[in-house]
Amino acid sequence: MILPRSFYTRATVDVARDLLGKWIVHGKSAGRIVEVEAYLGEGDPAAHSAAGMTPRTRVIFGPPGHAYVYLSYGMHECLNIVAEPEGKAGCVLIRALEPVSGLAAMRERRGAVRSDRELANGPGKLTQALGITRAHYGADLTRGDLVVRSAPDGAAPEVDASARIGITKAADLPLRFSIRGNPFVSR
DNA sequence: GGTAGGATGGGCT
DNA sequence: GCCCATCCTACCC
Repeated sequence: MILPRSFYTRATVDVARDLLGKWIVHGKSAGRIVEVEAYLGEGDPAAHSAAGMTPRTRVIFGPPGHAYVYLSYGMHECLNIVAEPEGKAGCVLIRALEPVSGLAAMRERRGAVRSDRELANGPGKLTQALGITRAHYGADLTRGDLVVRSAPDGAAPEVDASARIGITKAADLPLRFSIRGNPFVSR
């Protein structure tokens, strides 16, 4: 089942935790979400939306369930999913996936990787593995070629909380969530 | 097993 | 002009 809009129309932290275990599907490739980070609309200087609405951050303030894709360090695209009701900022960075289908296509897009564990265990790696680019900026994830669905076996995973990775502002907030013991978590 | 350094371009002041 | 929500390679245990 594709996650409905109402799933995303909630507090960003709740959406982030509940995204763990869900599947991101693009074409024939799919991955299970094992690691995410919450970026809040209020009181979070690390969030891109902290500087207000700009051409780049516009979608973060829009309706939930859409994709916010940005270019990181001039080279890598990163995928976020917009949360909170329309008009309020908040999004969830997808940091790592456990590949579940279409692995051959992922290997082709990723190039030289030593093992399947390295296919999508990082925010820039997973977009490359799934073929997600800035062309998906603003895409509606409740319909179309890129969607998020519930897993076939719906058991809720055990969740670890820790500090977000690679940021300098608000670096101590425990807004990174991952599935306990999962080997596809980035670190 | 570990880490240091460089690539590379858009967004905003 | 400065700042990055990163990744890969080389090199060293």
